[in-house]
Amino acid sequence: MRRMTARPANAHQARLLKLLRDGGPNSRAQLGDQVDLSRSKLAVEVDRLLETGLIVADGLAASRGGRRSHNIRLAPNLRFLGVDIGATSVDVAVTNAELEVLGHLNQPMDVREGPVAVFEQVLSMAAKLRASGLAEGFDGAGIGVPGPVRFPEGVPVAPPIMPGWDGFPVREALSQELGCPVMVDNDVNLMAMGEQHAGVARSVGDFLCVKIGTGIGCGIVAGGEVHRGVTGSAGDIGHIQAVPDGRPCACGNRGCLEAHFSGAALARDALEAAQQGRSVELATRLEATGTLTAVDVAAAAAAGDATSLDLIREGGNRTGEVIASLVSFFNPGLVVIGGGVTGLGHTLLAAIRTQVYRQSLPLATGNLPIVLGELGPTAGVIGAARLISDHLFSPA
Amino acid sequence: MRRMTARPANAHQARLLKLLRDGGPNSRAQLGDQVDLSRSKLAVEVDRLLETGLIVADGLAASRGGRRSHNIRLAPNLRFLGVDIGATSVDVAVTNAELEVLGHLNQPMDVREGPVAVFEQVLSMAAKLRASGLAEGFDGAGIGVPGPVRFPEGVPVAPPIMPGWDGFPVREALSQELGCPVMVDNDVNLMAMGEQHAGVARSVGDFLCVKIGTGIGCGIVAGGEVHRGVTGSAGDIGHIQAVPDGRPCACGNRGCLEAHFSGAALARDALEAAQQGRSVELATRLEATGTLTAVDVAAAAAAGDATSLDLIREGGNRTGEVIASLVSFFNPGLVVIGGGVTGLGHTLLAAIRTQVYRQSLPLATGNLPIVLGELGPTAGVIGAARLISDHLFSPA
DNA sequence: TCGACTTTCTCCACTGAGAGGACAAAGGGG
DNA sequence: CCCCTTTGTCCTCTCAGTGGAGAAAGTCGA
Repeated sequence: MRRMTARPANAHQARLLKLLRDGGPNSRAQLGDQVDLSRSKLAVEVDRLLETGLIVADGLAASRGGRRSHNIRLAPNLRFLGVDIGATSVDVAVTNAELEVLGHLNQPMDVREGPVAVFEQVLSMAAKLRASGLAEGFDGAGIGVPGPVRFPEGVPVAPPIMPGWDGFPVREALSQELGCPVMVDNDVNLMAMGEQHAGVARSVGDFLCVKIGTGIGCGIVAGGEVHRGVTGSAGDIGHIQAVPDGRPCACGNRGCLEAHFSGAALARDALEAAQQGRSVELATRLEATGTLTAVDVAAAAAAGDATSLDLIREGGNRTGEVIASLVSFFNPGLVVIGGGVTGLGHTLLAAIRTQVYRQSLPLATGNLPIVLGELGPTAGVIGAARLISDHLFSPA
Repeated sequence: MRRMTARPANAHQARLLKLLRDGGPNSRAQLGDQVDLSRSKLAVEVDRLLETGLIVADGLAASRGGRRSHNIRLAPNLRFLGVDIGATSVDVAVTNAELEVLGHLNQPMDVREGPVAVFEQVLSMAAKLRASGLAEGFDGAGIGVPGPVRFPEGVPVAPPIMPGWDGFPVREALSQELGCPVMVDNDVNLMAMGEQHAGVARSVGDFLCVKIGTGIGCGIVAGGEVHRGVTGSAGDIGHIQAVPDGRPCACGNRGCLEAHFSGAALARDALEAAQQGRSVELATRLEATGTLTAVDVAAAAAAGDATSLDLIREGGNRTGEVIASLVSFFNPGLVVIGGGVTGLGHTLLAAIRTQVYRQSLPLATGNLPIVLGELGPTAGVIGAARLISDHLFSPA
């Protein structure tokens, strides 16, 4: 079937669409309160949007003591696809135009298998969501990949953990396959946009969003806009030196943050501790499953295992030191911690907070909340949907 | 006398004023090529600006084979005052509307004497410039101070090296004294704006400007705009930890970058080296003047003194390590090194470059120039003039 | 020296965005 | 049942902005 073909014709219409997306259904009068347009002009633009089918009028709103108002909302059949490709798993979700998640699938996956295999999987997951009746088709899709992206073209560049993706025309290829507009961005940026749209960072203009998963990265939002840097690698903090002459890192240097703390590093350290007999708890888990992951460390820590707690605290300290530098440099209004390791919870958060509050200047930390992300695994897919909706809800 | 009372009435006029500021005199036709307005509309706006006196038509331009064009330029009697307050000296300059420096004074000063004493000196310097016939009055002034500023109000906040300035209403007070609009910002931000306007950073949208003087700070330009952070302390990198458990710093922590490299730290280390007999060159200079500064170290290094060269290299390495982190994080298109220690020249630059190119990811450094500022001590005052002109050349 | 051509600038009529007021529609409350 | 409030519609007026015609002022070649 044919999907959303229209785009807002001007900035007013774009503004109205975004208000309806972020604020839900509204009457004309309520919209008028927010846009600083005369009622007549507003009526004209709303009528035009109604003609395009991007919005619909459905029923009367409750009266507040006067003429009853007609409710205006975004077309209820609009559907966005949000895809969050991680290193070891992929999230695919369908949202409506208000970016509410209607259906969400998660599957294990190995990003190193390359774009063709991964997108085959993504497309089959999208088909499954469609088959379940959640969507007749998609009006747009946002894709997050775990590496730098040349944003305007939607192409990954020199991604360290995903060889084979370098230069692959993700945007073009998926747009073809899905038959709808596609935007591509770094997964960390999408997480930041997700938390900004529907999570802890609502109404914060300058914040950092640190995602600790298999690797470690940082979404940067300045003045409400994502900062991507000149080559799309901004926020790539995994290879900042955290420990002088520290552990060797895959990048060739020593002491990189990622080599000392990340999902992968934590698993490696846990394995070492188990094999050296420093933790009965971890050794038991290793025997049971044959392998250890960050989840095992989290569980062991929750069970009171001192070695696991030490590992988390140690990693949190290293991460906190780096974040302290970034806080001094960037002076954000909020720091969000997210990603797979948020399961490590408050032990991790406490260690990070300690370092930041100790090392950064009081002026920068005085009013600085450091919190866990609110959306968990949906942050990425909501951010992806937000990315494409921002694009589609802008004048063509 | 009455000065510039008019402001542009709309965005078109603001655009035209900035074009004339940055591109110099232009004919109507040349302006038309740059603004995407119809000739008629352009003529209307130019006429209105002529009426306000903000621009003047002076004479005919050289013919290019057709009707001769009238040259349009910003009013030649417009004058901006640029003030750059450092820790130990102050720069005051007069510029015309094109931000060309017409006169420039530099005097030693101690910022710790407090705002009242400092501004007395600044005002007398401004009066001297006026008396020399360079200006009949000032249409606006930009002020740079060596510490964080609450930008909208133009008030320093919690400045570590300038007690007594905290909360002093710089903008309001100076506006009163000078009788013209005033804008206040951190000195490092102004240096960045200066290099952006007339120096190495022309036409670069995302760059960092590291100023190493008595202290050390970093101007951040993202998307062409200065990023100041939520409390105005963005770029305050002097207290990022450069050396774990390193030298004690005035801020209470250990190992801060500023404690290991800055004008003050360099002077301290040089004194130590001289007293311990590690450098004959420095000891001689110490005896001659009774004190050592960064300038002495620069001179000794230029004369081949190994100890001085080591000090510079060591400091450059520490600074480079920190900058490497910031480059990974921010992914700028250019890094500018400026401030008092640029006299240390290529020894310093080489050390910084080595660290950055070694530690940051190839994608971030691949096309990254790291250069010395081009404007030296005028960067700050040009940036200050640019700050106020940006303000005055915007719709009221 | 005289057209032919180019460039720059001005004038004028036309379009469309947007504001603001009058008014109609639809409710609540005394 | 009348008066007030709220919401939505309609109509007119203003002004920003476009585009074309043409005047003004030059260059260049014959």
